[in-house]
Amino acid sequence: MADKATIVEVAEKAGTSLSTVSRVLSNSSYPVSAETKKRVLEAAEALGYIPNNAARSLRSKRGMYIAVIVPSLNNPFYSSIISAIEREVLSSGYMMQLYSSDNDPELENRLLDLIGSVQAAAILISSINWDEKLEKKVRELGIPAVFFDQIPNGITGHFIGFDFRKAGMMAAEFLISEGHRDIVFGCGPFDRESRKLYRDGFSEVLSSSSIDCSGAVISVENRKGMNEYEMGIAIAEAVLHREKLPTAIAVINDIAAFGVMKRLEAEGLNVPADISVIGFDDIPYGFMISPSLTTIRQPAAETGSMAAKLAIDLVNNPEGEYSNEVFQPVLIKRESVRRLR
Amino acid sequence: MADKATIVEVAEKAGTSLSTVSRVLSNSSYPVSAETKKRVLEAAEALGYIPNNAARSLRSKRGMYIAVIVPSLNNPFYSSIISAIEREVLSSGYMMQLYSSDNDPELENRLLDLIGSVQAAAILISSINWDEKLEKKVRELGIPAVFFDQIPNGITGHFIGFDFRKAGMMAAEFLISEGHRDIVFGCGPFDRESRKLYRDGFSEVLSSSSIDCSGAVISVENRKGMNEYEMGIAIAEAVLHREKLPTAIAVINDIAAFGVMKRLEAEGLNVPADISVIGFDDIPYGFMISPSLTTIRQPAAETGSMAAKLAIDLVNNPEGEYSNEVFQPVLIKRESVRRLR
DNA sequence: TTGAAAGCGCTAACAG
DNA sequence: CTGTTAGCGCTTTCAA
Repeated sequence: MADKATIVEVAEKAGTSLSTVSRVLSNSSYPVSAETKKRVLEAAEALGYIPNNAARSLRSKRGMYIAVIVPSLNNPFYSSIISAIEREVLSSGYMMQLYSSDNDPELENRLLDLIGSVQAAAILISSINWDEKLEKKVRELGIPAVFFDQIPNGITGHFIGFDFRKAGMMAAEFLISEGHRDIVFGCGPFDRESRKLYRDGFSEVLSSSSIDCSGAVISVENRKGMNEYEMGIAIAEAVLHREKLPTAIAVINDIAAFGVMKRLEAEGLNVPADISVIGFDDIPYGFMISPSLTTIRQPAAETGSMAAKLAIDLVNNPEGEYSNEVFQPVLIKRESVRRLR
Repeated sequence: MADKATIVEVAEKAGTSLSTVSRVLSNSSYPVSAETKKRVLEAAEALGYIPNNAARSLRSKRGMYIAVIVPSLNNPFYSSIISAIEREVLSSGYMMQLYSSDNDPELENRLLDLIGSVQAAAILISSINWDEKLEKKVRELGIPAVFFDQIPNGITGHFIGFDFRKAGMMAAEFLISEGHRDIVFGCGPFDRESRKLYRDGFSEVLSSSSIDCSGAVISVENRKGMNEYEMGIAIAEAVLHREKLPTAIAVINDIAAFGVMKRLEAEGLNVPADISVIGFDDIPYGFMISPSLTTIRQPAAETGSMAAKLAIDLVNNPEGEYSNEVFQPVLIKRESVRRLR
């Protein structure tokens, strides 16, 4: 086919000037007579005109991309977030660029450079490695940033967060209300604020219920390349090594909870008859497995769309106070926790 | 901070010309003396220079984006593919733009326009709606396209596919070899080539084993907004309505298989003691559930990286024959299928 | 309401 | 090996 049509050809065909065409085609608020507008639109249609986004961005110094960085693309929790972000981004006329960081600070740094080079309109990021260095980097990029999911301690910036502490409290309270006294919280390394907060909430409730906290927190180390499921296996094994089994385990996320259940079962233990398990996140697979997983819901879709909305607001209105929203946990009762006695 | 540095400033600081700077910074193969190169690199570093991708693309008429369209972002099968694509794309210096189509032809059409406007270097697409109209559209975009996963019938183009027919045969053969004679294939509407192929392979094996095929294929209709899991529920219900239960069900995908198992179980049936289930795809959750899911593996990660590699090759070498690769199914034996007698 | 003209930052001839 | 120059396609003053 012939070379792609540009506004020059559209202008010729419509019998008007470049500027007018640009004003029509870029939906500028600039006044153009209805009749001219119609001619331009028709000409564009007839030529199969497609705007050149690079030229637009270059000239207007305003990219149409929203960049998103998540730790993993394979975690359904992030899939839900990404899906919600995509919907929001697209409906606002932007496009989504997606990156996964594996929580690797060096990769995050490189990705930020990459994102800077495309003059993204905004950046959405979930990172556990946030520090002054990365913060400075983002600031230098001059691109509005919104943090979500993981909220680094002492962060100054826009963020869409979650009350992790409350989630930990809720898990502990529920287990206690179901008659459990010998409870364990199983987790990976406390290398991120969210886990510390959950643990603190969990421990606090145990303490204030006069339950012995010693040994109530199990933190398995993150062996190279270990995924969430394997982390769950490791947690279960740590639990199995104790002289006396707890009656319930709260696990840091649903996938790890799957690992815990699988490993327990391999040991001949029945969930929830012999031991109860409560997860965290509420991924869709939680109700597909048997027994279905009792868990604490963290609203992924809501987080994603809220973060995207905020980011898009920021594009048009970069000044102003830092805004933030903190979602509250919701207890999802299913089958993996049993009422004692 | 000051405005972002451009190559003009870098050139000044390095005491050389624009072109030289460009040649160094764009990794051109053009010869530049080692010493000059070093000066340029240092100047760029010192100024925190970040290339402007829009200007690059505009001038070189060559975008650095690889656009990807998948039906859904929430299906772990596609998550695996996307993850593999991202890795490949990034390591080749490109960036990934991700879109989900929900298999909606109109949306696909709009997305293609969007992708055309960014002069993407290549486009990767999984679509069940491929026809002359969309084919023409992609061709007009002038962007190399690679199809993956779903292979529309009679497609002419590059594609990374899968032997769905063989998968259906493999499922049937395995079930038969385990002593099953009363077998059902549960599926959604036959609105895509892949499902028809699986069914044909499945039926063929049944026929040639002199097994009664009548009623061996159950196709539930796709009620508005129904997801894979719900489709599985519907399949199970259709099976339960029969006067006599089959001894095994082959399901069109793993998530639907989860739905089938859940619904069967709700009826007091035990998998695999009372009835066997074999899935298709091999998503990671298959081995996390109980009983773990016997399934036919479709290599998601391999498909993704192969498709991405092909696309990137195409960018540098757009001419030449249409290339295609067809992956073979692999049987993954786990616990959900029982040997009869 | 319309048009002419000036570049956005960069790469790719072309000339030295 | 290095530098000069001409735009890529578009938006945006500025002037009419």
